[in-house]
Amino acid sequence: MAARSSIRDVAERAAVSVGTVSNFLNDTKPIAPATAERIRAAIDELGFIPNAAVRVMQGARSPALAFLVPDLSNPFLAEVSRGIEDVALERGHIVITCNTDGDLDREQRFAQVLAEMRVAGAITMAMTAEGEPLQLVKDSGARVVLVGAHSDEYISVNIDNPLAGYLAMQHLLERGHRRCVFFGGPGAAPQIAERLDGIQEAIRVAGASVEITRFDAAGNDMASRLRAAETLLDDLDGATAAICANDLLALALETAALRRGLRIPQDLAIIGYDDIDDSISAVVPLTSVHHSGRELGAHAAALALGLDEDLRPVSPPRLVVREST
Amino acid sequence: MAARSSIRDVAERAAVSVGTVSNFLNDTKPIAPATAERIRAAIDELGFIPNAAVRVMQGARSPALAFLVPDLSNPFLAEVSRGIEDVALERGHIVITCNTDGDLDREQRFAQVLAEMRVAGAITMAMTAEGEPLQLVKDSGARVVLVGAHSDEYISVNIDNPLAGYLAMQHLLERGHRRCVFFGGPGAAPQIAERLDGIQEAIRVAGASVEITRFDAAGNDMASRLRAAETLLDDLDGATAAICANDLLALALETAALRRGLRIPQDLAIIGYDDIDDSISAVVPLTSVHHSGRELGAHAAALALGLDEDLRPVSPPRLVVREST
DNA sequence: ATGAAAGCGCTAACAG
DNA sequence: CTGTTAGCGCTTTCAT
Repeated sequence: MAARSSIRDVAERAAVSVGTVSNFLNDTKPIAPATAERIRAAIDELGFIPNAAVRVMQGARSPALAFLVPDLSNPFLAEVSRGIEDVALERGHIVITCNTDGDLDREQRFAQVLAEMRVAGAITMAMTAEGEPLQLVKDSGARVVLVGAHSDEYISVNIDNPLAGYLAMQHLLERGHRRCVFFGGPGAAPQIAERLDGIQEAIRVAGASVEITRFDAAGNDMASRLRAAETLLDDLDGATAAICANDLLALALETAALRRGLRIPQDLAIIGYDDIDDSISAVVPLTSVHHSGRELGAHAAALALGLDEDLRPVSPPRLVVREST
Repeated sequence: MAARSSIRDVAERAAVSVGTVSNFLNDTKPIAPATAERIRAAIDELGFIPNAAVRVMQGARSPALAFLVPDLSNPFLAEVSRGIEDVALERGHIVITCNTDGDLDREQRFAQVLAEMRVAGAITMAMTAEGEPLQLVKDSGARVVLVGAHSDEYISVNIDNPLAGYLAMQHLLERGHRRCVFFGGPGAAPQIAERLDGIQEAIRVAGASVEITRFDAAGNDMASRLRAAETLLDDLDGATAAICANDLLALALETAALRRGLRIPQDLAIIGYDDIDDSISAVVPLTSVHHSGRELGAHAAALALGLDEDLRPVSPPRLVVREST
């Protein structure tokens, strides 16, 4: 089993030259039916599996796409990853997922391996995007795509964050809320800033006067989110609505509120972001700003594979109103 | 950028032979400090990045480990994947995640690419494990590891499923439950069967007489789970406790129950399986049978990388009692 | 339609 | 300690 057979073995067994086998394998030149049949048989009998590394060695890119994320345990990112995988597999590529944990050193080590592997492309949501690690991968010849961040150096796909913020705030305004909290988490600072802009814009347009206080969870785990939610609830200070940076935070907040006996949305309205699958399973189904992670991922993958053409823009975020507002 | 430089360019620029550069790169033979310095400089100036594909072509395995899962959006599987990644990265390997969706054809296509890439190993939870696709990867020379399934043909890591079932049932028995439902989902049939055995065993040992009815969700998404939970609740037929095949199902059931105004655990006790992070954020925190996905993954990865030695058994499942029972 | 042969970038065995 | 060189498995001209 360990002793793999090579194209030469196949050639011998089929009594043809290696060149012919190669042409058969890659469908590069027409092959006489009889010859093809013999080759096919030889491959079969030998259990021959072509070695993709050779092509890569000769200058081609590896059939791999890298996805660098802070943490795939975020369901939204998992969705993005599925989107990437969908178009990758379609083109015979596979996806290498790298959880950086936001750790520069970890990212560096990943980058090194990816560069040496000559991955075809790298997609990242890492906020350290501008740093050295990615540059290494790019220097290796990979197409680097940034998701959710702008950059002059790299291709990028973006969500309309200001619009997302705008939609959320507009909705809250319509419901009469005038004192809100923004519940954030670690990371994603640029995106959050953009959304905050959209929120302010909505307030301006409505000619309203709204106060937004901000709370942040410290960690990327449920315990941290729950803890932060408790503090938020303790210091509510008259706020009647909460805009959350993602559904995970919103879910934590809802749970904390429900446990205290608050009624949602009467006592506190909650609006999330991402519209992950879980948001419908909250006891009070979550209102959320939807945007398709799958689509975003697919788009990024297309870019990373150089399929720039016929690429329609990612659909804009939209509000999904459920019962938490 | 696209014109990568080769080891020969480095050798020339450093005025040494390629062999010496190779020895420097791989630390295979001692190099004079002065020479090393020149090589280092040359590499730097040229932006040389070694091509890992060459090693693979020469018979070595690719620095990649494949993880084939039905669907990584399951948080527990995401954890397993993190465990795999932890030990992989430590050894300079990266992880290729393949969401099979339980689709044989998809799995086949993944397998083909993985085999041609000569991945070092493949870890799978796919239930189609015994089928052709995996065999292909194995034939390519990869070490194949099965997680959560027994097999003569492949190495495997297992959770003590009977014990897990036993623990859950024993706990319910102590709480006085005599009529229970088992809430399952698609896939994982063998594991569920084993747990059912453990459940029966607990009943036998306690000398009790318990009736277990079974319900299954149809899909792997929250909507399906919720729908199944509703049916389950409609046909409760006197059952006072539910054992769920995983926490996602348990969470869905809890939500459905809470929405109907049922009290948990007074009206219905719920016990989950996996102890995912979300289980603490349920309105009524979930009692669950805990087992570390991360540890399981790490174990599997060690096996897949041939680090068989010093491998202690995976820690047994344990009951984490919270408020849902 | 098929064959022969020159590499691709690098490692490893051998010489010096 | 350093240089030379023969491949590794395959693609790709260039012939035939």
